[in-house]
Amino acid sequence: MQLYTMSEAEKDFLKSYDITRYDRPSVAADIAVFSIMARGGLTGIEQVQDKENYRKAPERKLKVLLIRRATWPYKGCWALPGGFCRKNEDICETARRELYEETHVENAYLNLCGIYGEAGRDPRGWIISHTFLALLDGEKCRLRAGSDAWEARWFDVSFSREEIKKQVEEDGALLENKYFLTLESSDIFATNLSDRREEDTVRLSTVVREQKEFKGYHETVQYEILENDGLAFDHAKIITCAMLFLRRQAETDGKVVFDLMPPEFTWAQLQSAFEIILDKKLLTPNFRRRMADYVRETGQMISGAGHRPAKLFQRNVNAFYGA
Amino acid sequence: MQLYTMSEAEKDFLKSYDITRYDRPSVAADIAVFSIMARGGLTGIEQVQDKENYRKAPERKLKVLLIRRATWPYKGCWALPGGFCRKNEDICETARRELYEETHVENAYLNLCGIYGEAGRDPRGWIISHTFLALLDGEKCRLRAGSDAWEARWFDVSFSREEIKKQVEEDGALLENKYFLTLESSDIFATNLSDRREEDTVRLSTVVREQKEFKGYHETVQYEILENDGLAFDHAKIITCAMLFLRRQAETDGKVVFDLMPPEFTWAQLQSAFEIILDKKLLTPNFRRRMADYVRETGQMISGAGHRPAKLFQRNVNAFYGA
DNA sequence: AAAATAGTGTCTGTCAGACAGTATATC
DNA sequence: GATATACTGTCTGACAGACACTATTTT
Repeated sequence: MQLYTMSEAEKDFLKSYDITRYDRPSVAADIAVFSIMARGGLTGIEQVQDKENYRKAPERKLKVLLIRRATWPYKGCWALPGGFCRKNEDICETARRELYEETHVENAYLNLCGIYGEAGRDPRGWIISHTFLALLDGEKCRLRAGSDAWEARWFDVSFSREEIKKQVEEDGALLENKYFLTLESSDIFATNLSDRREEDTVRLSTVVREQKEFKGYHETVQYEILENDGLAFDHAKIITCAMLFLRRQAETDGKVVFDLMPPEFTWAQLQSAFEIILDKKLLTPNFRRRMADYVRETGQMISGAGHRPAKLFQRNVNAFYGA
Repeated sequence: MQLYTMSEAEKDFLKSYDITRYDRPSVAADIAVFSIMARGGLTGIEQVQDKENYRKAPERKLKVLLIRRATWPYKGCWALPGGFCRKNEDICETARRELYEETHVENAYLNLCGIYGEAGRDPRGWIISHTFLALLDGEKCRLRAGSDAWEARWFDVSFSREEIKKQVEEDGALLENKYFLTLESSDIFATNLSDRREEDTVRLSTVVREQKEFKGYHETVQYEILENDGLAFDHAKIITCAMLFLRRQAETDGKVVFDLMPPEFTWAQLQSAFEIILDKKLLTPNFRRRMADYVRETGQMISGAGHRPAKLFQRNVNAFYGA
């Protein structure tokens, strides 16, 4: 290896180099933490013993974690957990640190899924946000509101799309979609507030427009917030994009979905996780065939439900390599 | 739409908020610009009239654009083109601006492919680099060495992998690879130097180790430079990762490869572009079947080669939508 | 037995891999 | 005709989509 050695001239240059002369942004990491939970935070293994409907499996929902900001700007608004990158810290470490502070989860799936640096996105000044997608087993997680938050809560995610333009020409095309994102708080939360409000249902809804332009044979995509009710900064856009990122990941490389599962799970739970993310029904035999290599029988079974008991599976680690 | 309105207290807070109290990094964009060209910068349509080998198609190679740094640090070393993000500029705009300055190309494929913010990666201080992958038709491009560079050149890319560890256990695995990257300058370049050297062949070679760890059912990947001869900063790592990113893109979504092609091309040229990137031979009938929808006949043909003439195709824009 | 979910078998069409074969330009 | 590349047809096996079917628990 040829080492790079500094000349005296270079050392002098560096000594007089003043990085603070230049405009610099603040750099932050925001995290879209998703999990799948049944009402009440159950993952679905424990059946809800509802007399009226003892046979029905509990409904499992996709959740995203939001905190209620205790400081300006957007004090009192809901936002993604996140924080500033510290010196000598990699931006991924920032994300991992913030994730731990908020959830006490150490080894979750965590992946960069976007960068937002538009001028004016934060009233405090020039702040570039690196957005991470985190996936975790909701059961493993103990929520904690950070020092800059009043509370932290899981929100049920409803997500839908509406095509509003499809203009195809000889040499290009323009596609426009509207994404409707509705977040509704459940009763699971951690709070720093002593004066808990009576009404504990929070409902946030946003509309984000996607403009895909095909020109010169590659696409450019832009997102713009059309409506936003209660979400801080440009987080409506960030959550929408994270949701699209998650969906694309689940379509192409189903492996990520396992990060939302508990260590042991049934086929039905795994399939429902896919169905929730992709927002469509899958055919059971085909789904099991496709995923067969990724799971391994544990020998254990579920019991207590009003029907044939299901086998419990775990991940087959060996199948997760090779890509 | 519920607009967010600022209270007086919030306005006061923002007035007294001093962003400069906090540690902030400089933010830069570096661009790995790839193209495919035949020796001498031909794209392959014009046949090299070599008497000895008049029938042979000219060899087409994958190239990456490097500049020779005219300023410290790493003065005289080769580096990716790039520059600092300016205030009120999105990081993507930075990349596009730098790409234009260096190549005069305006509408190229440009996509974020990595972030490097490790402490100590730049002797000037805390500098976070956002790396972009750019793909362009080498013919369209007029190289220009920027103000901070002595020259800009295309380098032939040789890239190979060696597996050095594969340790698979019940609950996880550790995979290690070595990537050998060799860059060799061709004679195409733009220079700001008056004293051109006699010897104009430059050869840079680097070795980067990849450590993939599978634990808790998701992978973490780390890259480390083992050997580096002549490349500035951590650009050996960045180019290696960009190369892997390009390869993965070409495997999954072959569309990106079209960005390396001229407006009109033959099947053979398109196939060779894939083969160069993936570093493996493809079977012609299968390849054409898979790509059939993406191309459209122009009615024109190549002539002058010592064999049956090939049809010229262009992109079928309509096939590039829907994903 | 009824309800509800668990789990399996199989037909079909599509598509990728492999290979054999035909076509047409220049020298 | 030799050479080199262009282009096409078809067999095969893998696999995804669709659907019909059997199995087993609790009340």
